[in-house]
Order: sequence, then C-alpha cells, then structure tokens
Amino acid sequence: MTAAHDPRQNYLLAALPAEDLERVSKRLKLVELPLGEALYESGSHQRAVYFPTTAIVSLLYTLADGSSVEIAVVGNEGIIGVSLFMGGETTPSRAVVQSAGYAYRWQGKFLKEEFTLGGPMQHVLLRYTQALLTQMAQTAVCNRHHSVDQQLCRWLLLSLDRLVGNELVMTQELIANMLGVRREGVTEAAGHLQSAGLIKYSRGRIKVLDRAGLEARTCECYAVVKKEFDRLLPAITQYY
Amino acid sequence: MTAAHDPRQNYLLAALPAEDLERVSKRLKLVELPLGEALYESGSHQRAVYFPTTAIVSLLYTLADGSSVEIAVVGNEGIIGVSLFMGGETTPSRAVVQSAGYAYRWQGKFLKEEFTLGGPMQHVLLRYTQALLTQMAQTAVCNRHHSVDQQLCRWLLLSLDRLVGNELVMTQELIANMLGVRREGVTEAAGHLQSAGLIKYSRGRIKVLDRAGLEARTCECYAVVKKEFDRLLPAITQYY
DNA sequence: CCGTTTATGTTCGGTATCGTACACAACTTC
DNA sequence: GAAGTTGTGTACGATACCGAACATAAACGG
Repeated sequence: MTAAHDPRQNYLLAALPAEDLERVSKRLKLVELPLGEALYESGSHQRAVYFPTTAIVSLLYTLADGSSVEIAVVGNEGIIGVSLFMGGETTPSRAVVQSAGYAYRWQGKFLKEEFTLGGPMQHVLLRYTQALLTQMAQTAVCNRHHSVDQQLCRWLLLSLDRLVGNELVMTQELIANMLGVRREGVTEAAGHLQSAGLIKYSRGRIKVLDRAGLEARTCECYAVVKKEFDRLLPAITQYY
Repeated sequence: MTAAHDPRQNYLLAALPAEDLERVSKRLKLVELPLGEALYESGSHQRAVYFPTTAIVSLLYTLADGSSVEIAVVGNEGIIGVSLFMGGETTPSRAVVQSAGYAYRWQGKFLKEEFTLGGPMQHVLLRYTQALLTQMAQTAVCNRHHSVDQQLCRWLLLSLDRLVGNELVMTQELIANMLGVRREGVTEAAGHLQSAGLIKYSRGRIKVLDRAGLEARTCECYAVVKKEFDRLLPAITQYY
C-alpha cells in the first residue's frame, strides 16, 4: 500500500505551497475516525483541529429537548474546529463523525502559531470559514422553505461530494437526526427517490444510481453552496 | 449637540486600544442609513464595510421564487461585510437596513491593510465573525423546530437588544419577510403577544411592554445566541 | 436454528402553517 | 372631506409534517 495516506488528500492542505505544507505536515498526526465519534461536544474546550481526508463530519446543534439538526457537513474540503483560530475556543455545536475514515489532527497550539504568521494557511482557513458561513446560512433557508424530499436530495448530494464511490453507509434514523425530521419522514422521502429510480437502499446502505436525477429534484440550496465552495476554494491556488 | 456621534458607539471599535482606534478613525466616514437601503446585494462586489452605531441591518437570503429569510441581524455590536476580510469579497446574501440610523463606513482597502497587521482589529473581527456563525446556526435550528410565536419573540428581543428605547418601527409584513413566514402568521402571533400584554402595536409601531414576558415565551435560541455574544465579545477587552 | 435486535414500512388522527380571498380601519393626498 | 394607499384582521380549505403505535423483515448472536 504505497501512498495510502497523504495530507494533500485534504483540500486545504493541498492548497498550501510546498514549503508551508512541509512545515505544517511535521506536526500533523493521522487519526482514524470511527462512525459516531464526537470530535468535540457543545461548549467543550477544543484542543485540536482536524483536516478530514476520507472521513465526513457533521456539525450538529442539539436542543434542550434532545432534538437535533445538522447545520453543516465537513469532508476533505475543510477543517473541523474553526473556533480555535477564530478566537472563541469553543462553539455551541457538536462535531460527530458521519462517515468513518481518516483525518489529520493538528494541535491547537501549532495551529495558532501558524495562523498568526498571516501566510497562506491563514488565507486558506479564512476562505474556508466563509464557505462554511454560506453553508450554514443556506441550511437556515432550506429548513424554512423546502420539503423533506428536497432536503434529503440536498443531503445526499452534499455527502456524495465528500465521498469516493456512490454508496453511503447511513440509516434513515440517522439521516432524520441530521435533517431534524422524523424517521418516518425520511422513510417516505427515500421511498419516493427509490421508486423514481434515483437511489437504492437497504438496511443502512444507500446507493446513488442517478446523481443528475437528484440534482434535478433538490432545491437550489445545493447549487448555491456548491457554487460558493467552488468560487472560494479553487481561488486558493491563485493566491501565490 | 456635543458628542452626538462617536465611533465608540460601535462595540467592535470601542474594543480597540486607543492608538488603534485613533489610526482607524481617520479613515471612517459617518453615514446615514435610511430604512430599506441595501448595503450590498447578493453576489455584488463589496467595496466597504459598515460599523453600525444606531442602525440595525438584516442579512437576508432571497430564493429564486422571491421568498426570503433573515439569517442574522447586525447592530452596534457588529460589522457588515465580513467577506471582505474573510477573503471572499462577496456573499450570496443581501444586507438591508431594518432600522434607520447611523453607521461608520470603512473602505475595503483600509480594512484589509489593518487586518493584515494581525493586531487587535483582526482579533476583534474574527471573534465577531464567530459570534455571527453562531447566530446563523441557531437561526437554522430555530427555523426547523420552533413556532412562529416563539420566533417572533426571538426576533423582537434581538432587535430590542440593538436599539435604544422599547419601540420598533416595523410592519408585520416586513417581519414576515424576515422570518420567512406569511404576513397573516405574524398578525396572529403578534395578536397573541398583545393579548398577553407583552407588546402593543399599531400600524408599523411596536412597543414592548414586558421584556421578561417575551424572554419567557421565546425558545432557547435567543438565550444561546445572546450568551455566545456575551462570551465572545466582552472577552475582547481582556486581550490587551 | 431460534430469539433478539435493528432497520424499514404503514397507518391514523392531530396540528401548524400555507395560499387565497376579502373586510376593515387608519393614515395620506389632493 | 373624498379617494386612494397602507397596515391589519379574519376566514377557509389544503397540505406537509408530527406523534404514536404497530407490522414486517433483514441481520446477528447464541
């Protein structure tokens, strides 16, 4: 297994000039993120950030009554723990591994040192944070105006973009938690998509058969977020 | 009218050490923001940022079908135009003056110069941006889980926190646009609050009679956001 | 192989919000 | 003070989603 793991599998790290990446990489530690692990809890002091490579992580808010909502999803295009460089140290959200995989862990101390240099890393992190802002805002809009069917499509597409292959390991129950709706609502919506031949699922495995079909059926929110990520992140490479 | 206007009416500016504030102030220009003015439109290149003193500005997303939602509200505790220092230059949202008043305008060029110094201004702006992130995330949660009644309370409280006095100039129609619900829904919710003796309104003027009552009736979202702002922003002054 | 757990399917009444339509009342304009 | 505009009140059926209860069916563990 040669070159199985490389920091450049993460987009933000890949966007760094060689010398910066080399300096940073010395401090990175590859970690395995099992499904369901919480990288941090609401309000807890965060000690490190994570650059996912193959893992996908959800940012969730949990209400006093126990109900929850996903407000953003982070994969190999991003970083978990923006509050460490934004200055707040903690956030009211939780970060939970939605799809098992790997990530590079970076101590908060080293992150802050690098951030204050004001170089490419700072630039990349801030641009990513703006993309994250857009994703959260669009989630707010989507929660207000769109149907569960549309939101399920959006969610599948966002996850798909952060995975290799076309299969997700995820029960309807968990998707319901993410979307903040009932499990039955997801069953129904997923049923629609399956009858339409867009997906095929069974017991926690969802295979996407017709990606274009999902894109046609979802709301504009997916496209807005995707476009904004494409606008903000490729531009990274033009910085130098 | 002595001392009618002072940059320190804005919290972020007030948080700067004297020498920084003095340097920055030379470039600030006081502007009047009339009700309904758009400080920037979706996707348009932003040339300046605004530090409100007495004005309140809503960040709105508008959908293809014309419906809209407020995703955050900014008053004298914040700044309009975070994308200028985050690096994206534009955002998909609009910024509309919700309550007429004043703000200090700062050219993007000067902002960027100051930001790259990495001093107190950068620190303050990033912390504020994190607070904004929290507000957006909580809006997403609230849109999913809470009733119009609760959201109206939250909205009134957030506006009240950014105003002097207890009266808002705002029609139910406009509030409905902000919350992303029908005007009739707001009429009904406002009726509930009025019968309960919490507010009194007529033709675009809303007087809050019982603030504590509103706090009791709203969802936890208001408190979460408020607490997070209090945590992130007072801490600014402990930076030096 | 059998019992248990886990994932999904189905039903049913309840409710919040929607979309639409229209009435009325207050302020504005001429 | 008549006419128009603007802000609010009310009523109606339609519908998307909820909460709860229960049914089936696939995987798992002994």
